Amino acid sequence: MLRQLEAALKAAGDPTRSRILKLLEDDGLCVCQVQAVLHLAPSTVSKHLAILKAAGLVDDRREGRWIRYALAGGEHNPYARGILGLIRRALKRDPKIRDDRRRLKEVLGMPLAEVCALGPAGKAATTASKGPERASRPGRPRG
Amino acid sequence: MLRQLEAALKAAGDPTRSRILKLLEDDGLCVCQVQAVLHLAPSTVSKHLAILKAAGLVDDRREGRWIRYALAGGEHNPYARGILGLIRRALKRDPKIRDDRRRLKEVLGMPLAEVCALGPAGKAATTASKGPERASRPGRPRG
DNA sequence: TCTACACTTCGCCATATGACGAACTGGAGG
DNA sequence: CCTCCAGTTCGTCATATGGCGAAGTGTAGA
Repeated sequence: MLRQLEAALKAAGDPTRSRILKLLEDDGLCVCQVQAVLHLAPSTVSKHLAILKAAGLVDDRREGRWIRYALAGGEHNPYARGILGLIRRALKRDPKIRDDRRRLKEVLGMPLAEVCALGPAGKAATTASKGPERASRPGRPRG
Repeated sequence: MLRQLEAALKAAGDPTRSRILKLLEDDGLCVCQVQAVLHLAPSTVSKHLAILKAAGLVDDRREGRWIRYALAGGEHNPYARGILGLIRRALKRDPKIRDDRRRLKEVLGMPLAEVCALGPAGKAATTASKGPERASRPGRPRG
């Protein structure tokens, strides 16, 4: 019990991970989308998501060749709902979170394949650069 | 904002500190009382309380020669109330927390001066050993 | 079966954290 | 002024954490 609470609070207590949780509020995202918003190495994002998953704050689900991460319903950790609720209510006006949200909008406007090709620093551009081509899959992985 | 949330979650996310927060639920305590319950060095307890204070989860107040720590009202950190509420609801059945509560009861039954003389390992005894003598101050620091 | 690629795991590094004992601080009381 | 002592601060240590790139895994598709 103490262990579960500790895991959940520690998971949410890292600034990168609370940013991720905020990104996931509206919709599930795959690793490369998170990566494109946060400008971090894929291994780093993957690790953070694994920590969030281990803490029961996030669920993952394979979807084609992507894996979609989404906020958990609280089945695996009794404290998840409380903490996620707290995070949801928090940081609404935080400048960094607002920036993330803006970048997320741009990312959601691009085809997934293109997002994944961006690399950790978002090299291609802030807005979509390759323009016309649409991925064979829908823009984002949805059930 | 992100910083405050991070501070509060990290402060509460350490198992020793969440134990301390649980100890403070009913009443304010001084360092040596916490020390007596947790069996930790005074410097360690002091540091943890300083972290909790910096995170806005705890207030301190000089009271005679002791300093009384108590849960904060949330004036210094907008996320304090939420997190403290979460902690309060949590861990009610946790065995370690129950143990702490039991030890706390014993400690509250002893005169403060005796508690402070116990040392980090609670050398004197589990129950009060010196018996009769009562401290000049009340058993615990109260307003 | 082979390639492509989204993601994970591993090894490494720099920094942060939690524990302790020793030394310091400052209020209470002689 | 001096002593006592609860509490803090400092220095040190072992371990945990967060970041990266390189290598490994497993699925989709040619």
